[in-house]
Amino acid sequence: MQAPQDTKPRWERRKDARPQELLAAALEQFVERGYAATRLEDVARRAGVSKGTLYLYFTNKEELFKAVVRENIVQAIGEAEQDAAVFEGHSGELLRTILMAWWDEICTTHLAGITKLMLSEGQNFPELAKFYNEEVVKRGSDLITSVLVRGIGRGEFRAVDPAVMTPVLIAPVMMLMMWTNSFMPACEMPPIDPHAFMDTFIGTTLGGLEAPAA
Amino acid sequence: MQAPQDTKPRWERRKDARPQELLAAALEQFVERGYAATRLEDVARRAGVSKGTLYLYFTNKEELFKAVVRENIVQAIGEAEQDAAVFEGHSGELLRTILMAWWDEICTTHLAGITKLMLSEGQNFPELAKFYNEEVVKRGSDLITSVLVRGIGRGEFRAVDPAVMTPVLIAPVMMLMMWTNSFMPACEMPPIDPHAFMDTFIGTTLGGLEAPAA
Amino acid sequence: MQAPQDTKPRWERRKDARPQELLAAALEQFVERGYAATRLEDVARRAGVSKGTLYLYFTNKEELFKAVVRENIVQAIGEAEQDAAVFEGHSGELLRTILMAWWDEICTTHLAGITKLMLSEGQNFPELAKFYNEEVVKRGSDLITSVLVRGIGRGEFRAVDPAVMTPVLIAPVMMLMMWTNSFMPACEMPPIDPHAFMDTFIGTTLGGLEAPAA
Amino acid sequence: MQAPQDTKPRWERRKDARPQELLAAALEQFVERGYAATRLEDVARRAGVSKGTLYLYFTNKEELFKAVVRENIVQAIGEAEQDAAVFEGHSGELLRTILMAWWDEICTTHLAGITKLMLSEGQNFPELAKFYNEEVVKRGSDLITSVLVRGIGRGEFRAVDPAVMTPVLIAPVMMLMMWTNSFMPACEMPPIDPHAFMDTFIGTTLGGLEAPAA
DNA sequence: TATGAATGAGCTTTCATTCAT
DNA sequence: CATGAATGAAAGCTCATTCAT
Repeated sequence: MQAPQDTKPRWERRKDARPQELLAAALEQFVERGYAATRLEDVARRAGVSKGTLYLYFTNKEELFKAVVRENIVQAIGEAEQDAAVFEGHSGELLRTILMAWWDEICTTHLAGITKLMLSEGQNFPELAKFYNEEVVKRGSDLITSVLVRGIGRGEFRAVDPAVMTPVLIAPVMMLMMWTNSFMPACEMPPIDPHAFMDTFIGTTLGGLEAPAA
Repeated sequence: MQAPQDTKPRWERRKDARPQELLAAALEQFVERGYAATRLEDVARRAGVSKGTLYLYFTNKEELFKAVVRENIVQAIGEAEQDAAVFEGHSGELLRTILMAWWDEICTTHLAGITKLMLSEGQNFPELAKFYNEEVVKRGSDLITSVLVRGIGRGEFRAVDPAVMTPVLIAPVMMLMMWTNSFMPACEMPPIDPHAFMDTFIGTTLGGLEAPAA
Repeated sequence: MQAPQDTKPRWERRKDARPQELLAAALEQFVERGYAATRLEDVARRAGVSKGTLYLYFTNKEELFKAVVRENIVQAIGEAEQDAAVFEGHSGELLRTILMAWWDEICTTHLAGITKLMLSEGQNFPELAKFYNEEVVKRGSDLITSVLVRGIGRGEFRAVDPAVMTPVLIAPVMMLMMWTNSFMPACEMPPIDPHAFMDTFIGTTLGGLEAPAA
Repeated sequence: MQAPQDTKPRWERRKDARPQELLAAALEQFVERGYAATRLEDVARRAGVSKGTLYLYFTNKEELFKAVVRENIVQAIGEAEQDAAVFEGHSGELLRTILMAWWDEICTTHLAGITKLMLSEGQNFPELAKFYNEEVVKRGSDLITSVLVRGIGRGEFRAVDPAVMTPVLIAPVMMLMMWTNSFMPACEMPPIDPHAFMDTFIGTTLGGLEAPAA
């Protein structure tokens, strides 16, 4: 019994794969050079296609960038939302899972560079900033908030104000992202052990959150 | 009783002030838009002069940027170096003074934006990165290191390795700078009280540094 | 009976011809206006393309100029070098051939204007002057010198000093080039019959060069 | 017996001398760099004045150039015209005198560079070319022609056509001017001994011109 | 008169975007 | 689908010219 899941001829599979290759090339280039400094010609060369081909798949530079974000970060948030929706255990465990997944899937990959990029250049591209806020920042925050509400509702967390608590949970991870992705050449940043950092951070925070045993 | 100290004609006073006005305008524009995205025409308009006028005072965009850094950050470091050289008290007090001055003079002003800018765009402008590292990062680090060495030599600090300790002292301030200066419009960053942060940070660190009372 | 030798689509043929068209337009413009006064926009318009198109084929103005020189003068010198290398007859005949080819291929065409241009503006563009001296002046002189050496070695020429004789051979042709190409509008230069001039010059010089019949 | 002709106070004399200093500086700069490439700022610096001062004396760059030509070349032609008008000897002697003065006063000085400049850049500045042709080329030619007419009328020259003979007399001197003033850096032009050249040229030409002794 | 700061048109060069093939 | 030649708006920089002092 072979694996029949991909019955398309090879060239059609390639056709389907093309956008992914373009997005991967774009991601790398955006992260390396920033949004404004990224030339579409470089993205194209990196993907091994011509400049014009990019425009077959993406309306313009801005849409290309949005697609990169959607295909990666937004999708990851979507999965986290799914996971959270069906999760049945303790809210603390859910929170730990979400934060760790965030770290593993975003922060340790090129995608962290996108966050840095939005922080750096967001002001110059309001349309992108708006998009990023709505699709990433807001959805991510809402997810965290919803877990807090769930935990409080189930008596697993103390009755903190979720609107205040959410940024407290987000901030350290963002800092860690910046830290591991922002460096000038030769600018010796002190090394941070990300795993230790995340462990400590999550442990401490959850400890502070948990409702006292009745 | 008039104040006759400025006997120059109004026109000449303006001429002397011109470079400062240009630098101020440039600083604001660079911080708002970043290095690459700053158009010299906008700097000029902001200063109320024409594009060509900028070139009377600065050779090119790069030199304009360097001048902004020199006139502000480098100068502040120089003053800190002076202060440190003549300081006679406890090294812990000196360290607190330097870090607090750093905060007050750089982090709370537009100048923090320059640091953010170098972190964001440094890779795209190697010449600027080199300049910044030499004139700011290295000199700043050396200053901190020298205070550590002084403290250890005088028995005021434990015998830590200054090369390791220096980035530990620098990192949190830089993070705070990024934090307070990096925001996308409408991106609700969790609020941080900078004074509380600095107090806590300095207090904790100095506590850990100080040599145990004999 | 069709002519199938060019099977490329019209569009591709155009692409291949493009650089030549640009070089031709550039040559005319450079000769008409000089190097500094030539605006790339005019070159482009003359070639029927836009400004940006030039940059698809040539890195910048300087390289465009070098390409014009290479494609025309340097190439002609190369051919003369080839001819000289395989020539088997009397050195006087070779010299006559080279000088006449110089006249026919350079002096009677727009290319003479390039020489005038280098004489006029060379001092203002040291990089171009260096290039021209190495690729044209030196190679051309060396070619003449080598023929002299050949002739002396074969006993066909008297034992003159080739280093002295070479400029004596070059000078009159350059003068003639200047003469026929340097005119202000309405500045009535006395007419010179170039063929008579070249004939007389070559005849006289060869007469003076030839070794006395043993 | 003192020389009372200059009774002005020193500063007023300076005031009168100012235009001459400016013209001298302009001449040097024009000759060194060409017309288009000459920046008025450099002329001013060379004369030790400010850029604005130039505009007190000359309407614009073009008028400055014209003034340089007028003050030097045109004036020399005027003097030659004067001399010719009162000359009483043999026309051949007059011709020799004029040509030699041309050489001594123009060709051996910076002024020869002006001729080269007009030949090189004249096409780009039609207004200047027109001026130069009317004030220099035409007047100079007319002077030579008038001497020929005089000589023929007095039976001292053969009955040549003056319109044909004039350029024959002018051409070699212009060539010599170009030759001694046009050089690319490091471009080894064959040396020409100008005095020998002029002697030979004048001698030969006069020999050919003189009417046979009856 | 003399100054030199200021101007702005004009040039080279870059790059997102289009479109004929 | 894919190409890559072509476009043209925009940005950095220069310099003849003006003008307040």
